[in-house]
Amino acid sequence: MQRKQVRCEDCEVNCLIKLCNSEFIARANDEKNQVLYGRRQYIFSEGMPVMGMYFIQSGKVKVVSSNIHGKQQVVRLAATGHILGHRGYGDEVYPVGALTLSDSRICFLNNAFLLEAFEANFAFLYKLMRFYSAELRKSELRSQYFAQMAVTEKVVFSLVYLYDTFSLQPDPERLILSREELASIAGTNADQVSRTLARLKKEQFIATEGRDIVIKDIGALRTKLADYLTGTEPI
Amino acid sequence: MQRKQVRCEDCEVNCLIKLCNSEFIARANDEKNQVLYGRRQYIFSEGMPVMGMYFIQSGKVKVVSSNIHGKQQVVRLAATGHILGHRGYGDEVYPVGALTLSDSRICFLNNAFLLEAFEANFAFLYKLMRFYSAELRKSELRSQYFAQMAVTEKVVFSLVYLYDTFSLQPDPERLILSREELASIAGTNADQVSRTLARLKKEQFIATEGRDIVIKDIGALRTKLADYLTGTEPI
DNA sequence: CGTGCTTTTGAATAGTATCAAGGCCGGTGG
DNA sequence: CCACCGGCCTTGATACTATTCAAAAGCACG
Repeated sequence: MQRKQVRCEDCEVNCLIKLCNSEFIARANDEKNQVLYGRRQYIFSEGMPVMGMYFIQSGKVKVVSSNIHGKQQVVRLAATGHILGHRGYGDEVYPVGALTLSDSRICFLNNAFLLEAFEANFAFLYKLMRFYSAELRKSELRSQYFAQMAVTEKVVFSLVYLYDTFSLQPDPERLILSREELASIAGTNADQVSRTLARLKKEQFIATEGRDIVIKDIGALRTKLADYLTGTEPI
Repeated sequence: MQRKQVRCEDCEVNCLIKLCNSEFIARANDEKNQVLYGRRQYIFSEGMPVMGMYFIQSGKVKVVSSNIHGKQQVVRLAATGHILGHRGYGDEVYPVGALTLSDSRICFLNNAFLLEAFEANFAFLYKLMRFYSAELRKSELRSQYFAQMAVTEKVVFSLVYLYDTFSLQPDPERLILSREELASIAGTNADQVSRTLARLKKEQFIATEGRDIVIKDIGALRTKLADYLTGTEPI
């Protein structure tokens, strides 16, 4: 445990907690556990008991689950202002793990506090319910689309998803995931990702610097997806 | 509008509304609009303004969206006790449509009433939030799996999904969807569904009677999916 | 400047979509 | 009750796409 470095009162992030009344914001500040993580560190792991929720103050995070064949799948990406571990809220243990992709500052609030906050702050709970409702609808539509996309479209979709999720981070157009990780987002294998990237590079939509991918023309990538996109408002 | 036939006080369905206090259950009974639909009738359509939520008192319903190529996609199936149109709650208009697969009794509650009920009944709103949270997690995991499944697995998955969703309905093992509709759930085309069904029939897992599909060995189908299954608790 | 890893690329293979033709089913009208 | 018609279902052939495997090249780290 370490000294708190950003007080809720001073925090500039569009955080869900700010929907609570001032009493609860003050309590959140006292009761939260704020931790600074380095790159590639676990925030929580699959199978760990669920103790509360995580709020990303800054940084990039990936949520993963190991699939049938033991391979690690990227379920979701998250960044500043998003919440984390909430999908397990109400479960015994986390069905997924979360680890940082860059230095990140993460605030934790335990279940007991959250339950009190929900009960006392209608706006907070109502917003969370509506957030889930919207995310669920998007997730369902997206998975329908995904099942019908060809590999190229799925890879392009993943690139746009990455770009959008990290658009408020420094260097949003530079992607730092491995081909394997990209493949697990796109639902294919590293070979196909590599082939697709080569084609996109030839078309000048992206460039590579070392192993990093640099997005050169996000508009053109979006055009390739056309009507598939329904937009995402991640929290 | 028609005469109310099932009063909330007498209703046996495990309905979310029952998490409200007795005052609100009584009000729900007064304010709800209960309609009996025949087979293949629209409850609401894509683009219609969202006025509230629907609760299925009895019957089978499919939720659809027209995709890129104008083809109708099945997004979700629902039956007795499930809620409907809630994924659009907070939206301007429905992003999907819903229509009955069998005679169905549907209760409607408008947004104004729901908002009051949320505010006055913590348990109701809290349960709804947790329901969405759980569904979202499942949806995300499922879409990851789906992206990696072969056609056969996807069709089997769809059959099991249908069976589970309608397990409490009369004749749950008799499926009444067309090959086209099955294909849209499985994310493939009618030809492939037909091939897969032929193979499953040869293996004695299913049978066909006319155009209906009859599930003969749900256990064997589940086994084929093995670890893909995460369970569904639809509401 | 190796060593071990990731990435890239080619070739073979397997799987899937598409197209087309024929059969089956269910509804309609004689 | 039967014949007919239109739509749905089935199934084969074909073309295309994706996966797998293997080998070589590239990158990062000591």
